[in-house]
Amino acid sequence: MSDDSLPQRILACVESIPPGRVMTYGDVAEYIGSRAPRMVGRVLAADGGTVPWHRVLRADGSLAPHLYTEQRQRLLAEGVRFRGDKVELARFRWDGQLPDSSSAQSVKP
DNA sequence: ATGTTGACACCGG
DNA sequence: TCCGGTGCCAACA
Repeated sequence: MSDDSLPQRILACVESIPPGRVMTYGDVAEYIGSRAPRMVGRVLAADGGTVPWHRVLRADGSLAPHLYTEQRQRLLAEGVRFRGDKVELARFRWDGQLPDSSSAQSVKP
């Protein structure tokens, strides 16, 4: 199939992120085998409306300036915790594998 | 073909 | 801990 395009893989990866979990641009880029985290944002800006783009954020847990308000709102609705203006990546960062309760704390308020 | 931009990441002070 | 500058890759004019 022709879904091996970079944009398509990015969308597939972001779409595979379960609710309550977040992924950084760099992780998504690395997941698809690309070295351009900026490319991820560009694709989301193009067809992000078809994927849970709000589950993608920066490596330091902060959100983009223009998306901060809306993205924060959506993440809070998903159950993601915030530490000031940044997300607790240590607990909600999804590496592409199912969270193991033997090593990760999963979602525990 | 070249230069500039960008929903970023990493390092140093 | 926070702030600034630099580097990487791909797309766009």
